Amino acid sequence: MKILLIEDEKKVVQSLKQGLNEHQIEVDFAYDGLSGSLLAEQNCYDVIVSDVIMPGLNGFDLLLRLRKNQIRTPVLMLTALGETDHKVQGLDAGADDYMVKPFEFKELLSRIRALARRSAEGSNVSTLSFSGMNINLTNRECTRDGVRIELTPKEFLLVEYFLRNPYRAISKAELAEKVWDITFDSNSNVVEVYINYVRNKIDKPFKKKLLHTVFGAGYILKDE
Amino acid sequence: MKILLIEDEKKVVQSLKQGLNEHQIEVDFAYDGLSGSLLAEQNCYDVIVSDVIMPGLNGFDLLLRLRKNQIRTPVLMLTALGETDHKVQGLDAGADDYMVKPFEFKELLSRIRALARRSAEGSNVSTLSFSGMNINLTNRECTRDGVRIELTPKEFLLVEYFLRNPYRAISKAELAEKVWDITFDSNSNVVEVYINYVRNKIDKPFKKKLLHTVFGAGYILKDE
DNA sequence: GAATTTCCTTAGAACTTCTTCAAAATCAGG
DNA sequence: CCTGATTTTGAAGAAGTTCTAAGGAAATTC
Repeated sequence: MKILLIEDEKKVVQSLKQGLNEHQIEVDFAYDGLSGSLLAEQNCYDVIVSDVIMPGLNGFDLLLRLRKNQIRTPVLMLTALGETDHKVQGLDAGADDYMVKPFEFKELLSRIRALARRSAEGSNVSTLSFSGMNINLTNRECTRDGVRIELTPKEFLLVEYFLRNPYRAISKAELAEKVWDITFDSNSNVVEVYINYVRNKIDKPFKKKLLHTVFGAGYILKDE
Repeated sequence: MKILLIEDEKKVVQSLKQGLNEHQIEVDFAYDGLSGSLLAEQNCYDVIVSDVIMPGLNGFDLLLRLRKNQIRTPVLMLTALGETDHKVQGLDAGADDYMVKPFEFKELLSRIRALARRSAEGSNVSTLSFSGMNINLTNRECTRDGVRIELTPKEFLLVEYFLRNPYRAISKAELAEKVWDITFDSNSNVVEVYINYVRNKIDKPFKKKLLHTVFGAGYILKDE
């Protein structure tokens, strides 16, 4: 497998390249959007990983240019903390996945593999699933047992976070940080309220509940 | 590394066990599917190696049962020559790899290692175990001999502390400090009360007691 | 073997955390 | 800048957890 990494911080590039190499993934790289897009047009990569903020051509422009040139290689966007709006923008522009920095290397690896697998299988839609429930990152649709469920943007992000972390108790602080991008202050109950919204849509109408409370520790997505 | 080997031919079990031991791999084993699945539910193995054809529960049923019980230990299926359909069936049922008998010992070894490596980097479930008792720090579940036990947050912390310090007498002062984060004042009997709660849940329903009193010195987690 | 200390057990009071509702604030599109 | 959708806040009530306090049991000491 061979990927293209576009990122202006040279230290980051070096360490990611080394880490990926150790897992049998070849890495080409570029330090700015323009050279990145040229490489992407001349080579055939399994996945492109690109920063959003870069000198010259930024991540979104890069993406638009690639798609305009009929290059449909899956793109994983890297956005810094505090730029969560970029998630939505990026996916709208046609990114297949995104990650918020700082991230765990392990997670990057598994997302790269997921994207490569999907595009190898022929389907170029990015979806996450769990026990009959699906969300489509490309068109932002959500279904459970085939039934269409409408989610608002925040609800979607929350559901997405759970689907990416099934069978793991997730604290409210973590949700506040990862989904809302705020440092959790215990006076706010946004998280609780949204858990309630999401439950009303994805659990209430169905027999099997998926989103469970772990008292004192947060919430967990699991069947059983 | 510790694996579970399920196979009804005792000679095969013995020779594989010996060979694996020589390569620093601990081996638990069972001669039929049912005992195998019980062992798998009560312990935490890196890999499970299972024959397909067995008395009672066969390899596929075993696999289905494990997955239903949220046990995602990678499974390597052994199928005899002339049963190639089993490959497909096995992989469909959720096996992670298979081998056709007869095979080279060297190959088995390398596949076991590959599975262990893959699952180690993919999932970050951390569990602590002691004598048939397990707690999973990721989903905050606790089991003993496969039986699910519900613990409140404080109980969980207490149990966790004992599992991290088995075979050591731990004073009440230490527990107060490490679990409750308070400087122990001898008028309070919280620790005693919680020891009682925990014993009711993890020891009372079982024959073998694990949490013992060391008079004048605290408590100790040990079997025997 | 009585007194003393340490440990066990229980119930419920005090406290925290979770759920839910409704209203206020914010945002986005016409 | 009006409107409807979305997000956030606040507050009340329910559910679940933690701790205190007190009486009884067990071990130890004298």
